[in-house]
Amino acid sequence: MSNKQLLLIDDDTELTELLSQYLAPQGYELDIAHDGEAGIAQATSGKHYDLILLDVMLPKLDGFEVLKKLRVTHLTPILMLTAKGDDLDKILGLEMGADDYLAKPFNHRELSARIKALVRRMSLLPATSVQQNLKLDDVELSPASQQVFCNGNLLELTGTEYSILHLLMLNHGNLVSKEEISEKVLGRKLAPFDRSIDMHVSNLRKKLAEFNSSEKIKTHRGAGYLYLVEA
Amino acid sequence: MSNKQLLLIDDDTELTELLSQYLAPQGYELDIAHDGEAGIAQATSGKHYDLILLDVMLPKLDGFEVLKKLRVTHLTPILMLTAKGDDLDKILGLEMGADDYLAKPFNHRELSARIKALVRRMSLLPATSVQQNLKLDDVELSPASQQVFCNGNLLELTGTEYSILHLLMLNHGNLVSKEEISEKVLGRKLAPFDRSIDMHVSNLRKKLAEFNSSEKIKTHRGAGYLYLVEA
DNA sequence: CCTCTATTTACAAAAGCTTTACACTCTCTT
DNA sequence: AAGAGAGTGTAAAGCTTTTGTAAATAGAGG
Repeated sequence: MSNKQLLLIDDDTELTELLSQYLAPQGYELDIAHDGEAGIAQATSGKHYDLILLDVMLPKLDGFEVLKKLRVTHLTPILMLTAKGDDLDKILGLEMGADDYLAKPFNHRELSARIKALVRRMSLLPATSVQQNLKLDDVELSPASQQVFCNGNLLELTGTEYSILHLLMLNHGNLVSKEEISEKVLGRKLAPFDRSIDMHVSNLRKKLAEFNSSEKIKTHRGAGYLYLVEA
Repeated sequence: MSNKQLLLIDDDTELTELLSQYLAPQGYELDIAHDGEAGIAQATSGKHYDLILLDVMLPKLDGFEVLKKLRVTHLTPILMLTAKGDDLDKILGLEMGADDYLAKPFNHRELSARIKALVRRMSLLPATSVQQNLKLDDVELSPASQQVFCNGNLLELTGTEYSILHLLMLNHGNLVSKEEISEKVLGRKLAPFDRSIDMHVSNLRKKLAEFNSSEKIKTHRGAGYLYLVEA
């Protein structure tokens, strides 16, 4: 699995630099915002963050304000950092929706351990499959399970066959060149005399034909393949 | 919402008494164990706990030992308490799987805020991931007691087998890659030529097959495993 | 030392991808 | 209109990678 994405919102450039270097080798990628507004902008930019590290003392918008605004729309775990060791601050932050609270100056290893604990806990969430099924006429393809159904029958496709069908169905009504198929599905440039794609398409047609009368994949000689949809 | 169930493992009767009275009006029901062994017994009794408060200094079995044992089988959030304010202790506890760590003497309101934050965060996870039983066709998995029944027969699964089955069942109908299994269940990146997962799946299938005719775990060559549910 | 698990090793088997071979088709050329 | 040449369909063979699983090994816990 890929690295964990963190967002650090803190105006202390020395600290952000330090943490960035400290956390990188542990498998974290750190984005940095130096004030509250920039922090919110980044957090709501659409990029997914596994965890947000939020300083309390911030220019423009303080940490509590940022926390309050973010919590309206985002459930990303938030670990707050503060210069003050004030208990009331901690309590307030946690009550307002922060997941953890660490007072500066902190032991780097403790921060790292707390980040790890939070990310670990969150990773228990089942991988949300936001991908929805792709259905054209009587063929339905499910990216989540990598299964394809034709008139309700499960097709036993290989990985490559599935990928080619997926690509063609995504581009239904449009011509897809062999070059494109080769690069996107097989991950290599199409070489002269390479017949692999032809073979996969042939097998795919054979399997589709078991449960389907009409020919879905049309050949455009010298150009590529086309997935047909009924008018 | 009904009251939250907490388990407090601490030998200081004065403190347990005090906390019990302090937390009750806030909607928490507190069970108490006064030593490590009793704590484990209670935690694994089958009763569901939303959170476990665990002291480090304990008779019979210290807090770290209890943590280690519980984490083999249970994902219940654990907040550790310690008399020592030692950073290393905190780090160790968090690395070993605790979710939070608070040094004694603590501000009661901070404890309450941290409990609240953890419970709040856990309630965002799908209930099935840590508490509710998960039943798919003739296989039923109980997270609280760590048991799996197949057509009413108890399966003798190892911890790892249980975790893999749990992960697959949580994601039933979705492909789960070996990388994900390795990271979530074994806690390490999948190395090339690592056959551990294959072995666990193989054993799991063998045990499931004892009481079950249909194959539940389908291999998607080069992609991962898929837990099947009947249409 | 014994037991229970997890991991590694080793090898067989299976599955999938590519290549080969040849028939066929389309298009362009003469 | 026939022939040449390139592109395509597909069966079959060959090769590689991945998987299943038994057995050996390593390790933790008692």
